[in-house]
Amino acid sequence: MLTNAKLVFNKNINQKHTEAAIKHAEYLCLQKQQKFTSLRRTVFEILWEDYQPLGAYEIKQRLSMRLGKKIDPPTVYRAIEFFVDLGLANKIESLNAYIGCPFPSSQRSYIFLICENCKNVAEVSTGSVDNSLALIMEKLKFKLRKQHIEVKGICSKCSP
Amino acid sequence: MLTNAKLVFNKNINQKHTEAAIKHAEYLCLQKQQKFTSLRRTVFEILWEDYQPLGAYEIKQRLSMRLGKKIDPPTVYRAIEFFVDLGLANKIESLNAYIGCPFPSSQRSYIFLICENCKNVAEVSTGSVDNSLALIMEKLKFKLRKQHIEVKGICSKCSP
DNA sequence: TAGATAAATGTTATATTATAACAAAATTAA
DNA sequence: TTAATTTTGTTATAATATAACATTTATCTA
Repeated sequence: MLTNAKLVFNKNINQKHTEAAIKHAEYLCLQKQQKFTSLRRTVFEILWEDYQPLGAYEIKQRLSMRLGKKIDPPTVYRAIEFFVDLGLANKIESLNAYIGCPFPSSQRSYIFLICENCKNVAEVSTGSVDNSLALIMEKLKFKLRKQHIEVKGICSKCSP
Repeated sequence: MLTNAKLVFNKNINQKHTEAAIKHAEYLCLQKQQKFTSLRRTVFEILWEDYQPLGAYEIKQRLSMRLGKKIDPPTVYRAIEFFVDLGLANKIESLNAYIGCPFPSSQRSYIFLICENCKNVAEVSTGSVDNSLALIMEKLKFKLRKQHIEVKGICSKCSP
């Protein structure tokens, strides 16, 4: 969990972050009277293990490996939904993929930067875009519940 | 086509807009040496006929009705891809749906406002969010190619 | 214009993503 | 410790999307 960071690359995520994320998830579940079951914990660990967007069926496969048994799609989708609802994971719509949320307690929203070359995804938490959006929503009297901002292009490492 | 408008609701789209959009599509195709074939024209008309996001299979069904014959998925997906590539249509990722682009010649990008109550989608073209985003991209040396901004909530008509 | 080339469309099959519906097990409450 | 609730298991299938190849149509070139 990276409460202060504004930018998150998967390269910078390590075991410590994962452990902190799990701790935070446990805490949040306690607080919201939700159960951080063994199955959910395993899915959560998978979401963080290399901190890249994973498709549901990729998660399914990894879960199956870890537990040594066949896992069916609903099992995976239910766990994902659980975390997305709690704000502990996000769906990247344009990839049909899921990723752990590195700023779970932030009020800010996220921008996903998707590199079309190396396929890496970075996540930015920013106030300025949020403010611009909020202003527009206010003008239009649109009650914002959730926003998805995904940008595609070439990351700094892939462009000379 | 609404070159100056900043906000587009489906209610405000009428036959004239559709005709203008078709004219513009014809022109752009000519310019880019692409063919605005009969099939593509029909798909384009469908995308504009009630100016709401349509799933590929909904388009398939309408196309089938219009042409009085069975249409297979690739036919639809190819036409959609053609228009998306030309910037004449957009995919709304969080809905797996497609919609005609009302600002085809604008350099700006679009924000889709999706009402979770009435399911209507409005489209906003705005500079301020773009500028904020551009600033962030510059800082991160990320070469932006395409952005998807989709917000979900309750529109003004649905909230008292 | 005839034949060659390229582009668009048709067709079949299948991959990928996601959910509905109901059963069994585990947890929590009464 | 039974009843109620929640979670997980299971089966089946829905919804979205693409690969691969065949045919047709349009365009180019000799």
